[in-house]
Amino acid sequence: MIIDPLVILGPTASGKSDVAMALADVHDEVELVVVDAMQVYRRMNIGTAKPSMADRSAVPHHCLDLVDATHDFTVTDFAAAASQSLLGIADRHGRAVLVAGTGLYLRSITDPMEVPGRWPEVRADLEARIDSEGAAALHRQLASLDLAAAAKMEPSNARRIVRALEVTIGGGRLFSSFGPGVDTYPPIRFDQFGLRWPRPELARRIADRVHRMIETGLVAEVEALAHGPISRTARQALGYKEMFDHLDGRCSLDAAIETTITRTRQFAVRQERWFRRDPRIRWIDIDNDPVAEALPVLERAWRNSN
RNA sequence: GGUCGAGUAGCUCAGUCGGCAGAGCACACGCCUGAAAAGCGUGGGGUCACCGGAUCGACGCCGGUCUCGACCA
Repeated sequence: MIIDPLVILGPTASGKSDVAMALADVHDEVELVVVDAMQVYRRMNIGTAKPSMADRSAVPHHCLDLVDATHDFTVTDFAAAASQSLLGIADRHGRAVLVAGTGLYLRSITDPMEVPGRWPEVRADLEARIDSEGAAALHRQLASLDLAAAAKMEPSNARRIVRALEVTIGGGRLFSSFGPGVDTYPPIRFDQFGLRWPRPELARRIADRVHRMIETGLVAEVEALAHGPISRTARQALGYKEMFDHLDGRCSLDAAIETTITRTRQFAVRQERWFRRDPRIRWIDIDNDPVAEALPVLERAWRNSN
């Protein structure tokens, strides 16, 4: 029999990894599936707050270090890797616990989506037109081809408009015909728990963590990456792009640190906003100790589902 | 003590000739199916340091007070 996976989610620095490790301590069959868009890259460890090798040898971790930082990585790649991991865990009669910070990646597992293909030559043409005609013109074209898709995005959101047109023109099938979209939340067999902090407290934890990353060698890690090529998707990781700016002489180290903290805080809010739309998530309010406060709730859910 | 400069949104600062108080960032809220730690949108915020004066009308002009900075002594 397959036991429903448990999901522990929350913004960055909310302590979800600690909670997951604590749960795994109690239950030997737990295997963790990390749902994180940046921890998939090798050679990016400190800045992504990747679990330590000690934790990884104590408890099986999946979906870490999937590609080198020179490679692009997308939702589709993640969905494929994660579903393989889940199948493997089921075969071993383990129990999957998803530790999730990237909302879209999590949805690709909980609500498997049909992601349309890619048409690079169509896209290149559209991107050229964005520069010459502007996003609004392409939005009008999208509205004439696929009104439902156009209605879902701002006329100024060039990136999403290009993507929708790429699919509709290149694939010959309306972008909006690929599933209901991310704002539909049907019943699922995943038990989702969210860690929720008061904003000021989480902000403090984020600042502390960034400073700790610097103390444990983030600058050297980024310097090593900067020696070679790095993919478009990997280079935009928080803490890295700011350090690249510093290493290129565009800002002081202190400025890079402050920018990283601010942007990480904003990212955490964006994560909250994404997750709180999902009515299927049960929220655990944390105000001091994530493990002590969340573990009892998860233990109750664990017993009920067995 | 003297001279000069500054004081306007949480922060950094614009504000022309006296005529409805502005920007960027921050913050809040929302959207987004192959970049998602990415991308896009919305808007809540003001004792214009303080007191007085002239004026139909002052952030602006006049007088005074306070605070900060630079220089002089």
